[in-house]
Amino acid sequence: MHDEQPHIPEKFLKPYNPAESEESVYKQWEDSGYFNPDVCIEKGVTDKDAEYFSIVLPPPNVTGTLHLGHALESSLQDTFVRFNRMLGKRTLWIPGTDHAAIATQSKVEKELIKREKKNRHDLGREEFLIRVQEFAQKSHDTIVTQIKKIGASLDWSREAFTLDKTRANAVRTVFKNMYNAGLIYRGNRTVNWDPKGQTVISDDEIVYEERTEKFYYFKYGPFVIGTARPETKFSDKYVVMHPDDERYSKYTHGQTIEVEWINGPLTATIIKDEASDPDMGTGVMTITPWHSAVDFDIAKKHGLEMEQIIDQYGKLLPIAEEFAGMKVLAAREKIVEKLQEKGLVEKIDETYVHNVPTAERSGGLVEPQVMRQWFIDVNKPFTLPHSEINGIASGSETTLKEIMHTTVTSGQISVLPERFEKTYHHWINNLRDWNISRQLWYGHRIPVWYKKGSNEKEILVSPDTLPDENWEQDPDTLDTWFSSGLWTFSTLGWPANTDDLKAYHPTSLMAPGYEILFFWVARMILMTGFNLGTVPFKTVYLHGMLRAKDGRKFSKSLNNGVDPLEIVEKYGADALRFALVVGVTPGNDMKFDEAQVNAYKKFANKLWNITRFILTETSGHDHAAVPTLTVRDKEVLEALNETTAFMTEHLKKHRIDLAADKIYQYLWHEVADVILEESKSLLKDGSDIEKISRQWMLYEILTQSLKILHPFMPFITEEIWQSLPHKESDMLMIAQWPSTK
RNA sequence: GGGCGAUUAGCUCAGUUGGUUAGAGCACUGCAUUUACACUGCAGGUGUCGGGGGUUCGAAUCCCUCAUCGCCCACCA
Repeated sequence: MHDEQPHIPEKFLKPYNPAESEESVYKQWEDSGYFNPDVCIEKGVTDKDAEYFSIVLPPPNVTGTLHLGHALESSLQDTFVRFNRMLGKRTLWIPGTDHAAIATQSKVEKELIKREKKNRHDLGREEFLIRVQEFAQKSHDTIVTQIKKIGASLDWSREAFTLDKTRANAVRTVFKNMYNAGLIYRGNRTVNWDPKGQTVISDDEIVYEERTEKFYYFKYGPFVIGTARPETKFSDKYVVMHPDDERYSKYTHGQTIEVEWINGPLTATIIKDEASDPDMGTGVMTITPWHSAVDFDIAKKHGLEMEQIIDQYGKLLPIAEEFAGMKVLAAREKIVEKLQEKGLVEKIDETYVHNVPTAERSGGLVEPQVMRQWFIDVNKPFTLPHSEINGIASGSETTLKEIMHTTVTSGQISVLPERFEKTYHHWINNLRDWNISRQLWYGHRIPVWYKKGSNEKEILVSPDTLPDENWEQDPDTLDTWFSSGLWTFSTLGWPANTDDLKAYHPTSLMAPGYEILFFWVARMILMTGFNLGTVPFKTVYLHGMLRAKDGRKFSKSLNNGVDPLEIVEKYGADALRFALVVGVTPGNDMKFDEAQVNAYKKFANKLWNITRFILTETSGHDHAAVPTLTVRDKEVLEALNETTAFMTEHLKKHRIDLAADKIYQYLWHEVADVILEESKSLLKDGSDIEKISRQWMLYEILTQSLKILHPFMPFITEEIWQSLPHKESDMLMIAQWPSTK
């Protein structure tokens, strides 16, 4: 008899349980090989001449585990990737991790001190590196597991690591090319020395900390000078004033005067220079070229002497006489005491608020030092032999700064949101030569060898390994951003001219957080411009930061971190993805609220039950035969297509949040609340024509909705898809995005 | 010191080029129902759209100004 319950898969009779299906669904995807575009072409899923869509995953640091911010980033990218794959594009998303030299090394060092009370020197370079690699491997494995849990459709067969062999080759090749072009040089310049981490760091690795300190005014001969750092002042023997400052017109440039100073009398020389601001304090300053970049420039300009006052451990050198060997801050008070005794203190401002430079990773107080380090010259003109950059012709002369500016101003790279272009250009304008050497052990060793006994005069720059025993490699390593700057093309096999490189570069989209615009995005543009004469990506989507519900940052010290896996377990990956993506707009921070995730878990269940209803009501119907649709069903079809069109449009415009909200509204409040409700009576009491029309329509709604929801909620949609009696493909992930004419 | 962003319902946020009675989710209140779905349905309500001024037939939207919060940049000796 026909009164029996129609047969639908049993799982639909109970609520949707993500834990039961997510793992097996991901495994099916992986086993299918469809994450790899080559497989898609091979199996006829993708046309080999199809337009490409490529993303390289911003490589997470191998410093531990991923947090919710990474989940946001993965969800965001995966949604775009799945959308484009369904559009029929040759779609490649490359996974990888970053060795993150300084971050990883300092993490391991801290652990080492804590657990074994040893520092890296106790272990020695070789042993220490083994420890770091072990740690990195463990982090890597955790990270990969986490990324898979989110459902990211990455092509794992192409996985890369910034410190693996292929990437090392790319790094050395770039170094050599830039060295030969004269852009990489070794020189004595003011650098940021971190006495705690015992390495130099770049300007971008400095975090300014606001502190209230004392500001001192000292009598210096006939002048009064101000300083917050008396401990640097021992050998200040140049007095600088503006040439047009009438107060000091009686002094002439080069004139010497005798002054009584910290450790006795001193011959000071008058320097007239525009660098001195007449409106600042007394308009007179003394300079400490060794420990200040500005002072260094003045000294260089006038050919003045420079002396080091503070050593690499932050202690005063013998030049400080009785204060020698003292730590900087301890010496400060004592020096002021002495000056007070000598009657040289004019006044002390007790509440001077200023920004103190500290090292991002170690927290050490950064001391400017003149040191011999490796740099990339960002202003030096060079010839770009081959250029695909709009506005820079092949064979023409350009600079790295120009490349960074032009690629963005020409629109070849579009930045989302656009407002970040302004800060980007501003940063470039103020950019100084990039200090790329680090006194760290973990990282790419600088590919430079010095001939033993040659006093470092004979240099060999080579992408290969050690030539012979007569040569010694530079002990330093490269800034971690040097290798990540190559990421879009090193992951594709460069410097070899691989098929991948030809097929997928420039990449289509890059989706990092805005906080690494300078660190990374700008460096990728620089590196790609120089090495390939093109751009690394066409669009940069800068997502905002994910914050805790109270608006504060997620951080270790606040102990308010949320483990993405816990959330996945509790609500399912789809719910988490949806919650993250529905609130994300380019450049704006968002707050994470677990209640939202729960709401989307309910949404997943709603879909589950919509499916149950539709499968029950359409049991046995043949979807291939399109019936004559009723007027009402034509309307319903129209609304479905409108929804699809809206989503297509907004996904193309990167308004993922609006697209997500749309499908939510549609499925819940239109399909479930209206269409399903009216179907109940219609399917019971309607005419055969009405019934057949509606059955066809319901099934159509289900299949099309699954498709357009799939990029957002890949697991449940795939799970349902595979239970459908009629479907165009075995897997939803390779089904065709519905077209709406 | 320079720059940027935010300010819309109790909370989290949409609101596309200025155009009807300003929208969602969560939370809340009332009612209903054993139903495709209790991970449910229906109903309900609150907004001087941060303040002030201006442009306009019309402003949450454009301009000016102020305020609060947040972020980024910077070599005040």
